[in-house]
Amino acid sequence: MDGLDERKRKILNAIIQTYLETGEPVGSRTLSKCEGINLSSATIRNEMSDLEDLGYIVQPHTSAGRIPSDKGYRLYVDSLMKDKEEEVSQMQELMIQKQDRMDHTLKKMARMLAENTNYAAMISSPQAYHSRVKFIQLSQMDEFHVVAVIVLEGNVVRNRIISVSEPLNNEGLLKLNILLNSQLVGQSLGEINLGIISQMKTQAGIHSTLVDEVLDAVAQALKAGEEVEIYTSGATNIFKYPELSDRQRAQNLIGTLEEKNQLAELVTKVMEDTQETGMRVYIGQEAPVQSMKDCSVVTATYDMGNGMQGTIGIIGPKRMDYENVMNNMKKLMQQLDQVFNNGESNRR
Amino acid sequence: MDGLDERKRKILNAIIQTYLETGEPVGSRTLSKCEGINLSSATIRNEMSDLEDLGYIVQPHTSAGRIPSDKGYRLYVDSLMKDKEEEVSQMQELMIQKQDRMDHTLKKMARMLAENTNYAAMISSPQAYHSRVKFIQLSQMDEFHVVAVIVLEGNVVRNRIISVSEPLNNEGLLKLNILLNSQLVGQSLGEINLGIISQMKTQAGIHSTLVDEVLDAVAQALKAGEEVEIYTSGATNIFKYPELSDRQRAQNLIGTLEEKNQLAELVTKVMEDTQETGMRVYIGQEAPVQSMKDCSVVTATYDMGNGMQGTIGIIGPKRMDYENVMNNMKKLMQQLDQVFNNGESNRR
DNA sequence: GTTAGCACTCCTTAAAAACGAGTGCTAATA
DNA sequence: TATTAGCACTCGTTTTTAAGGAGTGCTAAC
Repeated sequence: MDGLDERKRKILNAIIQTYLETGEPVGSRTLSKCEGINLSSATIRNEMSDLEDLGYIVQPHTSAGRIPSDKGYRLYVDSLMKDKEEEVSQMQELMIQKQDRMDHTLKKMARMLAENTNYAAMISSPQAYHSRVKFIQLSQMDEFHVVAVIVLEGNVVRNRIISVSEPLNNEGLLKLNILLNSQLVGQSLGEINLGIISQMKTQAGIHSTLVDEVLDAVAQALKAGEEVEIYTSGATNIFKYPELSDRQRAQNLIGTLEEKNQLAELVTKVMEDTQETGMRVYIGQEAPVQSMKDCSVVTATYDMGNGMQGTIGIIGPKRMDYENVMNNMKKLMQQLDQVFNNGESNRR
Repeated sequence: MDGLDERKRKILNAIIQTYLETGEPVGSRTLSKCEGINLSSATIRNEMSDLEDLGYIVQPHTSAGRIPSDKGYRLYVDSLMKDKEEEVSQMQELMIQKQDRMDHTLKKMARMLAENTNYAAMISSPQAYHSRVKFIQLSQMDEFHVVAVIVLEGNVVRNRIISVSEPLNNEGLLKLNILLNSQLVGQSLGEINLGIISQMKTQAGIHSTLVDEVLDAVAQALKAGEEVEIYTSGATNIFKYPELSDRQRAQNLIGTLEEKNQLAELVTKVMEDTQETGMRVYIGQEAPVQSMKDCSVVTATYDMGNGMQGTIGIIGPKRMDYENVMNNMKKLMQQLDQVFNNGESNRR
């Protein structure tokens, strides 16, 4: 299947495992002392030489041990790694306290993930693009201001203050409310477009600038707030891995984690890459963001069941403890389901 | 006034200025070549020796030049520094685009500040504690959910979905709305307490659990959302200053900047320290946060004029370009005034 | 009071040496 | 034919040593 016999596999596996632990290039003698491998260092040297030719491992310099190449890690993640079912305790309890402010929950999740894994964690707020409108209400605040409140599936609330150029009477307000609700409730944000809006303008009858103002503002409120919000935690964990924490790299990485815009791109790409709810591992060059070329990124897409989905990511060294990370993620997604799929959740 | 004659002042000033630029301990010979100082290195050595005795400068080790002590910086900031009026361009333009989402504005401001100064910047969202209620509206969303919208001065909007155990009829809703508005409009958040709430419960007449539920939820919504939101930018700028960027220090500092909770403390302390709208400089040990003991922190409190105030901060090395920083801040505060004090601003 | 001169300290940098981990190859062995 | 022991060689890392230099404090002369 990939040109490797049983023994090569075993050795490659041992190399990667050892490297994950130590972060040092691993040599033949070390391997010969591994349990499960009863070969002399010389034999192993030969095999390693082969593995290097095949591109699974590389030598940082002559007379150093070998470290896994991106291709090596890839094989490891895809087939060598066996998924231990393990307890990811703790999370449960923390998540159980019903959070009614989503940003808190997300922030907390990121922190937990970072603490559990010792890598940097990020989590994006769910995008409401596919979410449907549940309820809309305009109310007169004072003579020249109307406040629009829009509730989406999942009890996400959007609001906007609309300045109007002339006072709106009670009747007009009522009419607009009815119109908005009858037309928009049940539609997903993605489906609401300028067409629908202008159609509504026509239906409103009296084609006044007033109505236009209000409808435009509502449309805008629906479209706005679509930016991803991203929470990160544990950025400083990367200092724990010497291969990432030289000045240059650390600066880049932490920079991307702090200024969230690149992460937003990452999220978008991941969403595209991931067919359904599932995990994905980007190793080294595969990473969709330049500054992570020396890292591995593990991502998962979560779905809140009401059309809102977001992304979780772990950023760490290539020699990341993939098993643990993926277990943590799996567990987290389960918790997420539980927390959000019952009880109110008020967006931020 | 502080035991320094004119010449000592001049020398101290020169030492600090030079050190700000170079980051290297400065020696007597270097100073003797400074313009404005026409003394031999030997004389200067004597003066420096005096300055060291007085505690304004210190020697990192024998046979190194001198660097300013915290006390030295303090004198510099308080009296030696003359404030050049300088153009802090660019900001203006960026700020002018009317932002209707405050978090964006704040984030952008932080970034601008970080870019302009080359230090780390933070900015806290305004606290509405002193802000008054302008308008409250409850609306029936569906049989078992009511949504409460509260507008505060400065057009900050809060909302909350309230689950009710039994349907609320139209009349009841109207009554509650009138009650809420008549009782709470004009009050500042700080003034609204349990007393007022229970008084309202009595006034509501029919003392039903339903009314209690709703009023409690409203009260909660008013109190909630009081947490500071803090935006940071340019954390990685600290890598530009060797004295801050050894592994240990960098990790600590960036950690505090990422996990915002310590910054929140900082903000609180600053608010207490600062009498009115103004700037404050914390040098080294003076800093209210442990991880900043090797830094200087310049803060300013801004006031949006409607009872909402927040804090801006710059975190950098002790040899920070105080003049530039303080100028930037001053300018920024002016911009802030302009942006927020006309035009709608919708909280996040 | 100011300055030149000199000895001394101690950090920094460079160069040299010692070290050691690991390889590749060869020849012996099962 | 596959495995292993042995050895020479490479190359990065660490340690040692030496050289260099910046800066001070002190003394004595101006």
